[in-house]
Amino acid sequence: MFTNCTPELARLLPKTVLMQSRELQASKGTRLFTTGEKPSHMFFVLTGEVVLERPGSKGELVVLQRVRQGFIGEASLNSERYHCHGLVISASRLVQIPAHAIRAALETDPAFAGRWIQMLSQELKRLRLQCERLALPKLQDRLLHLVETEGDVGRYPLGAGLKSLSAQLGVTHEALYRCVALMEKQGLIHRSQGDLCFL
Amino acid sequence: MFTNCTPELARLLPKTVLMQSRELQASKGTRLFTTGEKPSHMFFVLTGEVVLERPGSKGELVVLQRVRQGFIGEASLNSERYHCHGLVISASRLVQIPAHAIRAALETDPAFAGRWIQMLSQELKRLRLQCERLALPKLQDRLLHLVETEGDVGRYPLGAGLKSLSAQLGVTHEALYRCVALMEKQGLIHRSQGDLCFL
DNA sequence: CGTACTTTTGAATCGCATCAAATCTGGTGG
DNA sequence: CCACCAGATTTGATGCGATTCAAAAGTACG
Repeated sequence: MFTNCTPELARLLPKTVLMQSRELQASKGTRLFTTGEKPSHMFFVLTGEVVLERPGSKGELVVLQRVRQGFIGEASLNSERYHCHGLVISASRLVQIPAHAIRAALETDPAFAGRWIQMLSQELKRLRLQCERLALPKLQDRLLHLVETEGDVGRYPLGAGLKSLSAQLGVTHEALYRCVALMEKQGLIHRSQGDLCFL
Repeated sequence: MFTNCTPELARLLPKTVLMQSRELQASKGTRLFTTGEKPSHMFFVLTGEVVLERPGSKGELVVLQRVRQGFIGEASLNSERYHCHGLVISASRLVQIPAHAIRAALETDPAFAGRWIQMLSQELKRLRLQCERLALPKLQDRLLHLVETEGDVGRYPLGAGLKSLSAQLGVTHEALYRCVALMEKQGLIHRSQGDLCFL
């Protein structure tokens, strides 16, 4: 059992599950899980940054999901094997939850199952928006779309830097640096304390 | 109640829900639902093709999801309002299921809730792959990725034509036509009876 | 038969990928 | 505390691939 939990997680998980969970610290570079492994634990990110990545056809890594707060790889709860890696890219506080505890609770606690469905549905909508974003032809439009849909009143936290963001936006980091620099010169945005601020 | 059902749907839904559902035919151009509406029914596509689309910033429509078989807009089951349109783009057979029937069954039937979670999880993984695909810089790689991940032994059904596919791949239809034409000339693929066949 | 839409090809332009290199940064060990 | 190193950031030059605008041909449907 662990003590310091976010309200979100406490509202989502039943007590029986929380009691079997534990908090852990992970430093940058830690592999939470690897392709091919059987999912034994689910991970909830409290602070920091974790990515889900998959080796592309030429060995390069593609970022599938980027989480600063929330579950990572939750779709693999009932999977036989992970189809991607879970990598910590900036020092993070995590909650580690036994997968079997969640599966057991889902079968016996209908209210929890409902909340889990709710969470998956939200993630689905977020991903549909991400697809919409990636379909935009110009990078500047993708950035604006990102802030409209995921930002907080015109602010978007950069987390582990622009480089990890560039993968999520489907462009090279050079292109993103240039795009941000141009938009700053045009007075459309500015950066302050690790946030992108739009005006 | 309706009669002709796919095994998939019969396995997923409890009898009580199936009894409240009905089959319907929808012709091309039919709006199943519209942005802002409260979701009263869920739709399962038996045959044909339905897309989920959202009006972009300049009024153009972006395709969020394309379904030839399966649920459309299932993430909105518990939403207050749709955040996108459901449009039939080629004559389809659908099953219309009252949303309240599904919600009620999810609360009382844990096994059904488990199957619903399984379905959402699968959709999540599919969408993550779609994001990965859209992040590929070249259209040809996106096409190959599409067949690797969604195709059936090197065959991918085009359904309502290349145009609706181009939106899903995040390119203009001209680009897709040219890419396909080039790959046919190179002997990489060929088209037969509405399928893309890779060699 | 006409109308609307898809498919197809062409030409010009533009944005991003790519390769290269320099600078900055945080963190490590001496 | 400082030298050093790995990785992130930034800028430059060049080429390719997709967008854009345009127009023609094919196709489905009333």
